[in-house]
This record gives sequence, C-alpha cells and structure tokens, in this order.
Amino acid sequence: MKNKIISDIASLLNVDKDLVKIEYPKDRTFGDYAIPCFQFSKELHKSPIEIANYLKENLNYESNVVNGYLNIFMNKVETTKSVISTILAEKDDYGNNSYGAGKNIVIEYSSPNVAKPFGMGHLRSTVIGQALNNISKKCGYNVTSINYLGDYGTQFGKLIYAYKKWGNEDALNESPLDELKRVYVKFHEEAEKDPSLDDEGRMWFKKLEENDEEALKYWKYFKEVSIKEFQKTYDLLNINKFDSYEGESYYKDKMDPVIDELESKNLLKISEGATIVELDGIVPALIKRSDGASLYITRDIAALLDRKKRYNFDEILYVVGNEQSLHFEQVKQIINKLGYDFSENVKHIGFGMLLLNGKKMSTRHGKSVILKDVLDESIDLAKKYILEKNPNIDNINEVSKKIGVGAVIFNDLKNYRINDIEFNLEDTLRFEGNTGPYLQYTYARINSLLSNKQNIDFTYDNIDIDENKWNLIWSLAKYEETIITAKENNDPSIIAKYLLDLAADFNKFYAHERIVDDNVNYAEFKLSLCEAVAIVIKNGLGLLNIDVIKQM
RNA sequence: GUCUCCGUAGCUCAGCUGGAUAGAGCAUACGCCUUCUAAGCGUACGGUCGAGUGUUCGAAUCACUCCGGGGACACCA
Repeated sequence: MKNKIISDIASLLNVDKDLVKIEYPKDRTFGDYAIPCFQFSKELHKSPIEIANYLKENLNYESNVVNGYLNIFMNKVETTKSVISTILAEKDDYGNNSYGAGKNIVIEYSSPNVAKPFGMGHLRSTVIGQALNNISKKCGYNVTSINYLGDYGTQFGKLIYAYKKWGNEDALNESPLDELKRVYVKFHEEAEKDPSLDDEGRMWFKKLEENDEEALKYWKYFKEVSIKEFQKTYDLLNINKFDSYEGESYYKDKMDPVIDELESKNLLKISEGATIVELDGIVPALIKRSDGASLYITRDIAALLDRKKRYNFDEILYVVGNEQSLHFEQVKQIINKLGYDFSENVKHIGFGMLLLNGKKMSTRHGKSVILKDVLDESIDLAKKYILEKNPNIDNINEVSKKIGVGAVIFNDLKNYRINDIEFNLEDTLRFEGNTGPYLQYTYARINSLLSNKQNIDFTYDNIDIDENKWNLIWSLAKYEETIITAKENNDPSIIAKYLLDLAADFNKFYAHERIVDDNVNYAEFKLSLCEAVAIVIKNGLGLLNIDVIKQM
C-alpha cells in the first residue's frame, strides 16, 4: 500500500520516487498516512498547499490537506477485513517476510567465559543476540548462531597454575565453577603482592598453546564442566542450542596462516618487541606479543576469515559491548588491508553496560553477579507478586518463571541497545507500565475473553469501526514493517516499543466498551479482533524470546 | 591528551535517514469495577529538547564549537 501511494504520487507529479516521503502523522486523527509536500515546492515552483490540493484532487484516495501535508485515510472496513483475516489465517507466521530471503547471516552472541560463572556481563549479548536471531529468521535469513566461548587466553594459564597450587579436587567435583572462581580470585590477590605469578600464568598458557599434555588435560576438564553449567542458564532463557560452540581455542592452529598472510602483504611491523599492524587514523593493532604469544585480535581475524569461507555470509553480526568498538574497527581495517571486500558486512552490534546503582557490574576480584542467581531471584519475586494478585492461580511455578525471566529480558530489550541500563529488579518486575508483565497481562486478559468466541462467520454490515478500534487495527497492520525496521537497525527495542503501543491500544479499546456484546455478529467481530491482537503479541514477544501466559 | 558514545518532564526513557501544537511509563493529586482479569483505563501537574553558532522553507533530529558524563586507547578479552 505504501509503495503504491508513493508510485502514484511520483507519476502524478512526475518526480523521482525517492523524493516522495510517506510517514505516519504525529496525531493519529490527522490521517493514516501523511505526505509532506514541502520538498516538491522547489522542483515544481508551486506552494506545498497547492501541490497537496492538486494531489487530493487527482488521487483516488480519501484525503485532506492540512499545513502543507496531504493526509490519506484508509478504507477502514476493507483494511480491517484484510488485516484480521490475514492474521487469523497466518497466526505464528504473520509478519514473515522476504527481506533477507536467500541471504546468509552469521550472528555471534552470548560468548561466556569458560571456567567462570555465567555472569550478568553476558546477559545483554545473550538476549540481544537471541532476539536478532529470531528477527532475522522471521525476515527469511538463513541464520547461523555462534557461541564464541571464551575458552582460550592467558587466564587459562593463570587458572591452571592457580588450580595446581591452591585447588581442591573434592570442591571441584562438588561445585566446579565455584572452586575455579575461588582459585582464580586467589590468584589475583596473590599476584598483587607477587607480580612474578603473572609470569607463571603466562608460562602455563604458552604450554597450552604448545599442546602440553598436562595443561591440555586441565583445560579440557575446565571447559567440559563449564558448558554443562551454562546450559542451566540457557534453559531458563529458552535458548536451546547454538549452531556452533567453536570458541577461541578452535582457532589455535589457524592463526599462523593469517600471520603469514599479513606478512606476505607487508602489513606487519615490529614495535617495542611486539608485532603490529599499523592502521589509518586509529591506534595500531597488536598481532603478537613480544613473547610471541597470540592475542585476541589475531584469533578474531582468523575466525572471521574462516567463517566467511565456511558460511559464505552476506552479513555477520557481533553482539559485543560498546567498549569493544575500537577492536572491531581494527578488525575491519585489517580485513580491508588484506584485500577482502566484505568489511562493510561485518557489523559490531554494540550495547551499553548494565549498571548496578550507577556502577558497572564487575567481574574482577570475585564481585561478579551471576546471571542464574538474578533470574532465580526474579522468579521468586514474580511469584510473590503474582500470589498477591491471584492466590488461587494454577501452575504458579511455570507462570512465575515465565514472568520473572520475561521481565528481565524485556527490561534489557525495551531501550535502544547502545544506552547503558540501570539494573533494578524491583523496577524490572513492576507490574504496571512499560514492562514485560504488562504485555503478558494483556495477553492473558485477551485469552480469557476468547473463551466466548464461537468461531462462526461474521459480516461487516453495521459494524462501527470507531477511533479506538481503528487505532488498534492500524497498529496490527504495521507489524511486518516494524520487524523489517528492527532488522535494518539490528535493534530489538523497535519491536518491544511496538508491542507496548499495541498493548496500550488494546487496553484502551477494552476499557471503553464491552467486547462480549449482545449482538452475536458484533461480538464475533470484536473477539476476532482480540484474537488477532493476541496472535501478534505472542508472535512479537516470541521474537524477543519471551513466553506468553494464558492465565495469570 | 586522542577517538568514540551519551546529555529530552522530578526519575527511567521514546522521538533522531530534518517536517504539523515535543510523547510514554514511574512518582504526585483526583476519578472509573452490581457486567468480559483494576497487573487496567482516564484527568491534572510537569519541558530554555546541556549551551551556542551555522545549514534549511522548516532543527530535539544535520554540521561545527563549547560544557557535562561514560567508554576505549600496546603486549587482557
């Protein structure tokens, strides 16, 4: 429809299609679409009002002219028929589109560190990445999800040394991650007093790189127990599996060819004993330490080239915190300098930090906040609130899990991802206002209405589509383009905001008239509208990886 | 110091590929359940869009400068 209006106007005015802008009026009573006519003035040498009036006279749409805008009104009955019948027919498939059809997209996200607790620091990457995964699939992309586990690096040298020195096997068997965390924290405390420990750690990492048997044995064990532990958190978040769990270690033997390639293209320089690549406008990238050991960026380049070969992606998303933006700039420049042409399809999907009382949630010195603990706490709090509202509820454990976890996810996704967010469990779980529970409540309310639906054919004769209903229907009609906008911006918050608006439209409609009407035909129409809303809320929350609840 | 992100109502934030009187939620005050879940709906209160200059028919939105805050910046990832 949008495209048809644009081409109609472009051909009528004989201007380029790109010059025609179509937007939604600020005030919904102005119209359904608005075409500002100011930009045509220059080219056509007429006033915007004249042009708008000319369009009104010559286009076959119901419209009016205000302040240089042409406001277009849709045929309410026809649009309503089409929207409701489409949604009820397509259900979970409503909003599926071909924006990314035939394209491969690789998304790297979550990426917790082996041998460390799955901390809050990885929450944002996990939920944003999973949402982008769902959204991309909805847009027709062939998605490959990668959990780039932090299973390699100097910290493993430190950890092996620390475990050998202070570790306790019984404790390790009982609660592996706690014991590993304990010795790791111990290492940092001791290293502050005795810096030579850092050298020991580096030495053990070097052994690991050289496939030393003892080092490898510890490393494998640490990884194994960690992955088992992580899955408990993923289960809570409804994340089944990733297409790949190849972590940094996978690229252990794939870095030398990259270094050779850099060498052969004369990009390497030695500076202060380290091997670097000089870049344009930004600081040089350190490829090898002065002791010859590899660094993060070297692996990332190896991984990127490897993934390009294996997945032949059209686009690759790295869902990693804002603080790494320089790193990804370096990676892209190096790829360019190596002569590859896909660096513009490498996208760093940055996000702000989670703050606790205005401060960063830290992982150093054992102060990390464990994600699973927070989710469990959220579930408990949700349970308490739900029982206050509805003491006789069925399936309290399942409901509080869905609300508690959903609230945490929604809180993370509702704002533009670049911004920092203050994490406050009380606010996150508020059952009023712009929250996950508000959406789940709206869904449950509709669900209870739907028991009155008879699933009979109804007609649109004598059906009054007033302002509240029309706003709701028009919102439903915008779902698909909202998904595409979310993908274009790689920003799940666009969906979250849409759902809040949709729920507000529904609740307004619900508050102002009775749905189960004495007139059976009218009731059936309204219940069909309600069902359509429920389908879209479920569908949209699904994209955010949040479950709905039938009763709460 | 350099680069970068951010600065909108008391608080948390939308709006930012320029467009019509700057919008929500929370908080505060009041109102709406003998009928579908009041976890809802409504009314009121609340803004020099950090400051300034410029570009434009038009700037919260773009450019530049300044102020304030966060982050990154060589052997961590």
